[in-house]
Amino acid sequence: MGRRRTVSAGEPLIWEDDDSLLVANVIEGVLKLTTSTADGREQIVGVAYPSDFIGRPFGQTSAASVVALTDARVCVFARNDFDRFAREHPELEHKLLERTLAELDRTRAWMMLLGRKSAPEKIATFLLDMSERLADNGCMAHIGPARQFTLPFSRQQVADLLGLTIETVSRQFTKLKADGVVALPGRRDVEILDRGALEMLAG
Amino acid sequence: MGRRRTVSAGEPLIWEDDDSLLVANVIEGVLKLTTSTADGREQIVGVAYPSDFIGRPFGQTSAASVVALTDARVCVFARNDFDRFAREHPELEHKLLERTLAELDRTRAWMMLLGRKSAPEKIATFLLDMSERLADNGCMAHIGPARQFTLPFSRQQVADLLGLTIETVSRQFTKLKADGVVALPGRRDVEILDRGALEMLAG
DNA sequence: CCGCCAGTTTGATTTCGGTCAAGGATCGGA
DNA sequence: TCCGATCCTTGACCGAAATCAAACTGGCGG
Repeated sequence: MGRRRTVSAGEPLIWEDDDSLLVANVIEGVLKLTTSTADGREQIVGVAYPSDFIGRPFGQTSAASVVALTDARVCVFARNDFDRFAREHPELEHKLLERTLAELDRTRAWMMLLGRKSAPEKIATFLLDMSERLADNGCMAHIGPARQFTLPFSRQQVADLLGLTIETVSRQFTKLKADGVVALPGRRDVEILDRGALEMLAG
Repeated sequence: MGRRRTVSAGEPLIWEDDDSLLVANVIEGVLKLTTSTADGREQIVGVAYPSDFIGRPFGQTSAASVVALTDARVCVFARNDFDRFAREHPELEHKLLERTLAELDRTRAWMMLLGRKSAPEKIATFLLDMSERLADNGCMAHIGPARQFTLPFSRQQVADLLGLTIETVSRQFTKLKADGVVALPGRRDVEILDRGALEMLAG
């Protein structure tokens, strides 16, 4: 029923305010959900990782664009078919409800960050969040947060996620490196040297 | 199965990080959902109006506190009972799913406001949002957004909703009044004089 | 290997909104 | 009606982050 599809980095899958024609499951890769103002400001309102659900069932339009951050593989369904199928399969709807409730919790925690945290707090919170989300929970029981990882975001995208400018993000990264809290071996690589300090900073 | 209960203005119904022991439906009144930092900063992450659902089914803890903004009547259920009942009634779960998806959409739109909008844009967006939410959709087919209404929020609460300080909120209100965009007949009363101007300002 | 180009860093300056500090209005209760 | 408490407004000033601008870095194609 679902069709597999690859989306390469930077390629859109769903457009904001479009008719919601499809929903999908992420198999591999990372995608961003964004909303934009008329004058081009962008805010990332969600990030979808493998096993995450994307799209807007039971609604006419999708409130956010979905764009791949890395090359990704997804399993796509026509929304109509999915809606019908879901209504006939309470177990599926239950799973979807649980996921949606969890996503709402995460989104609300992010609102706190956007509305009330300072730039250093935002960056620290972001790095700790990434360290957990990108933990290699592959085969075995997961081993806790990752000490080093590769961000699926450019500096501009980090800015769009945190409600900052790219310059402020860059400066905060530089500061953390100078203070020995993190090492930055590559543009997108992060190694956490002092998790305690990060947790302090995150507030 | 559910027990009716009244909550007076300012009284809490659910505490952040508490075990999620109950869920509820709002019958009358308005309540706020908030998260706070250790050092006391507060962000309102949601507002519940009559017919809205509150609480966190299928989860161990609730991510937000719930406090009544006005005197309110709610219908309360023990979370355990509700969870069990819901799983046996797919129609209920479906309704809940639709509501949760809609709430997630609204929350994401608010993230855009928190992360990317200026103080004047935030205030204008807020007033337009209130004008729609508080529209007297009583008996007849609803007549569109309200031209005048009474806010269920104090100035501090507006600040907590928009990620601003009370002083900034006050100054923006004063400016809108001075520019003839709104009239402010009472502390919490708003009359929209120039909706077009507000829509411009909202961006 | 070189040069180009997008992405990033760094610096100088500005500005918006926060902070601190008084006043003023409004409401409820005696 | 007067008092007091709470909420709100206003003003002066400050500072964090935005803006503007310029250099730097590192991949990639030629």
